[in-house]
Amino acid sequence: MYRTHTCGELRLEHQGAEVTLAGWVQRKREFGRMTFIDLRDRYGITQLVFDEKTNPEVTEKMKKLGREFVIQSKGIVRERSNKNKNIPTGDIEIEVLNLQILNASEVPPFTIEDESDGGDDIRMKYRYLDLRRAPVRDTLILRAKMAHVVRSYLNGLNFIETETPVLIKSTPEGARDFVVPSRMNPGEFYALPQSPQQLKQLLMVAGFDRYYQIVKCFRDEDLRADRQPEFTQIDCEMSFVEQEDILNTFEGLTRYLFKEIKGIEINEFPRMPYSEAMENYGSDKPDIRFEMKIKDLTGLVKNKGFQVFDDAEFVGGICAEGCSEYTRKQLDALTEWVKRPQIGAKGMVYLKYNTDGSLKSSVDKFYSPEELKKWADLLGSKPGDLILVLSGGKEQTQKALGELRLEMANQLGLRDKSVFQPLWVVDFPLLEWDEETKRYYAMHHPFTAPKPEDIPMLKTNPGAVRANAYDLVINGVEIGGGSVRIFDKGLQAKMFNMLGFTPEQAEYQFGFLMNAFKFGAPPHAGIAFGFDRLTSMFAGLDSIRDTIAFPKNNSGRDVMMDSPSTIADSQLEELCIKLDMKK
RNA sequence: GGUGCGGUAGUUCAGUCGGUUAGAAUAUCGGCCUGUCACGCCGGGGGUCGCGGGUUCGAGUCCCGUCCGCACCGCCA
Repeated sequence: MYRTHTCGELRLEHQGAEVTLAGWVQRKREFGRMTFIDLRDRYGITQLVFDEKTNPEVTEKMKKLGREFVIQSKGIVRERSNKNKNIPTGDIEIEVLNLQILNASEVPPFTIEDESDGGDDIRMKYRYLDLRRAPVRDTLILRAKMAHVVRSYLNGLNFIETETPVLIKSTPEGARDFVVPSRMNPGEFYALPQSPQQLKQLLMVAGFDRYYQIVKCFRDEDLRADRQPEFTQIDCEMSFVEQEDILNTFEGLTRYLFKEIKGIEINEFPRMPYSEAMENYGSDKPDIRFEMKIKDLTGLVKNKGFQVFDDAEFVGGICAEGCSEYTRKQLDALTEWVKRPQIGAKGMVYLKYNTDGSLKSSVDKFYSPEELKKWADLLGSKPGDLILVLSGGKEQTQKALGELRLEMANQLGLRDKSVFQPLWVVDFPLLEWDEETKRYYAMHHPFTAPKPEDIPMLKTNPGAVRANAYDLVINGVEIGGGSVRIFDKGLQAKMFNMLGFTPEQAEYQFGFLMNAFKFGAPPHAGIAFGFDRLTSMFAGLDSIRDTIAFPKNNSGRDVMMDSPSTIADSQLEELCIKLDMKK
């Protein structure tokens, strides 16, 4: 038997017991004839004590110990004379009788402490050491707990957890596919699923009625802090339901998660049409923990001789509460910030509503105090506030104001990570025009049902057709999204046509789905949650990397395994693949 | 594909205007220490300044190229 207890469970009540512990040497503190060792395992840390009463043989072995040695030690639990209030086992220590070195360790390349000295790069290279650290380990434990809660909730609602294949068919729509060559079918390729979308719809045709799966999905696109090439979705689909049923069911799941995991009761989620989100927040994933809504100033500012505003399609502003004392330097920095190519504003106009009630703006030449007061009133400003105004094309300016809004909220500390404000964004447009290819693309995916009342517009004004599609947004992060699906093969064919597929192309790519729809497809709808993002939000992390045991870096590499890597010529030959490396 | 920041000791970083033998903290090694828990004190070892080229009497520092990391834009149905 390697151990009788873990390193996290011994307390004063165990005093006098003879126990055996096993684990890693976290740290050694030597004091001449007395030595303390912190022994660590997954459950905690327990202090071992060696002194002059300890068997000399044991003392000899103890002297060899270094950080991260794996040891087993037998001893007596005793009360500490100096207690450590910072750890749960801090009242006791182990008076060591026996010591076995189970395995030595090289000196680790970074310190295995809660606050490690290691940077991201080296931590990823030695991820198995990084995972020994409590903060990373606890995030993965949180993840496991969340998956458990999700399963028990959905199982309780009669959902069937079903696995779908990972080797499927490539579709050109949407994200780039990861592709796998087939040895038995030379020249042909599988694709890894971007999501099990069509498969779960087929499960509905099969009459499964309620399906879910916590499932890996793959997208061969550039990475971000919150985007990995392989990631996990909580993927769900239901039959004989409408949008309302999906929203209620999964609002229930989300609130249950908050309650079970974080002990937080969340109120009913507001529902916000996409158009309203864009107008008020300049984003389809608004952070509603704070107001600072975008207001349209276009009507107020025209024809006063300020060329920039006169030429602009849209002029909008936000009001940053209590910021009228911003210095010239701070305002210049903000101007530079909005002019970065990522934001893309040409410039920024400010209006200070000073605490004495006076108004000072960067465009005083063109606007009288009375006119500026109208701006302030429209934005609901009061003395002490600062108004920031951007102008240009409507959509682009709204988005820029949306970014500026978040930046100001960051500066003002309005984005408290312990506050959670979920909402549903609904009524997304069905289609999106792409200038480059001069065609419409499905905003969500090609199986999304248009709102019945908007169907006539498919012919006259496709861009204005709204979809029965919805996103779950929490604190400005898109956590989930889904839609009511098309279940009529005629409408589905019309959709494919709209998206520029010939009947032959539609047949080649989605024939199996169209075919299935001939045999009695029930009305159905579904949703998928980004499980990594949800976990990182619950853990209070900005990146999803530490919610994943072995994540990839910015360029999609696993720096620990050093993958991807080249393969043997014989492997290529077997797959009938010739490399053509042009740089 | 693009923008920005970064790459100096095992690690995290500093390094001024281009000028002596490239520093700090931490880790590590040795010594001292019986109540530490970020132990303390004393001492030691440790550098291809990412790589290649250029400018210069002289380059960690300036210029060009390149590779790598991070954040973001594009992209992500």
